[in-house]
Amino acid sequence: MRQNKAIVIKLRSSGLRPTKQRIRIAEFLFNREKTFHFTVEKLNKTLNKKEGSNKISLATIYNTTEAFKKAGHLKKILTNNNKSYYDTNIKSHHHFYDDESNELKDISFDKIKLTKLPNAPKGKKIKSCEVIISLTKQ
Amino acid sequence: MRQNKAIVIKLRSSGLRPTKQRIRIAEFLFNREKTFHFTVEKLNKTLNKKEGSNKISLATIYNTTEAFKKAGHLKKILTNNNKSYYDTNIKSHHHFYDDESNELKDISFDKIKLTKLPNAPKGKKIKSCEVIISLTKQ
DNA sequence: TTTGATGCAAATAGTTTGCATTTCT
DNA sequence: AGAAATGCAAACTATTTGCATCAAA
Repeated sequence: MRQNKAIVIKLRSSGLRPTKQRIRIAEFLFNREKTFHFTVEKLNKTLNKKEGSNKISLATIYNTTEAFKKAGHLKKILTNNNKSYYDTNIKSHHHFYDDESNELKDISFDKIKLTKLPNAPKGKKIKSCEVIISLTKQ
Repeated sequence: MRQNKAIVIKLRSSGLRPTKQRIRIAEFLFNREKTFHFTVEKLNKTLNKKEGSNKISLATIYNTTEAFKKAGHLKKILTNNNKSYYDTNIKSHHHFYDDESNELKDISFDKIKLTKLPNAPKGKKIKSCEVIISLTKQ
């Protein structure tokens, strides 16, 4: 098992045992230039399509993505179509959402300016603030 | 069958036949002071808990909420928990979202000010723009 | 050697579909 | 009568769970 040092450290430092499966998933998700969006279904297909490699069970993929989310390595994306979308971009940013194709596209933080925000309801505090711009065809 | 004139007109003018079921659902959703949020599950339970009244089938409730949404009488709410949330408030507005309890709360439009927006990708135009403020406990 | 993770299959939750029946116009 | 809506059950999709096995510490 080839081990990616940085990935192992990333896992370990967030309290996640660096198992074979987690390492493979983390390498796939995080060792790349650009961040991206995915569904669990899609991730499962992609990871398990190569015949040679040992399959990672779907349950493990679900568990792992949730674990990564809890550890702050992934963000869950808000949608209205009853699937779990995750984002490897954990920095605060915004989205275009195409209602027809269900496609999401990042909007970088500085492309939108919010100059007025409400106070959080009492007992609560603001964790994050996300803008979703829905699109239709012109 | 008692018929609410305004509801019948509302349905008819949006191309929806005012059937018994649609009228009952529409009365329940729209004849009230304040707008509110609901899931189809919840709506089904509420409408069908009274023993006396004839049950409306779950499929019809799904069909009807989707029809109302297409007609512009409901908005689908963005979440990350794989259920369909609808909002009877169709005016442009924003939400607090409590990740722990999955609760949504309206933020009126004027409580948030957006002073900079990106251009829509080409071929698309902006349909709506929604801010979601996620909350955690303090 | 103990604790936590994985894998599988079965279970569940939410939603959609097909089709016969009923209701509106 | 004709078109559209309803109801039911079965199908489907996404996700979760239980439990035996396995791997990491």
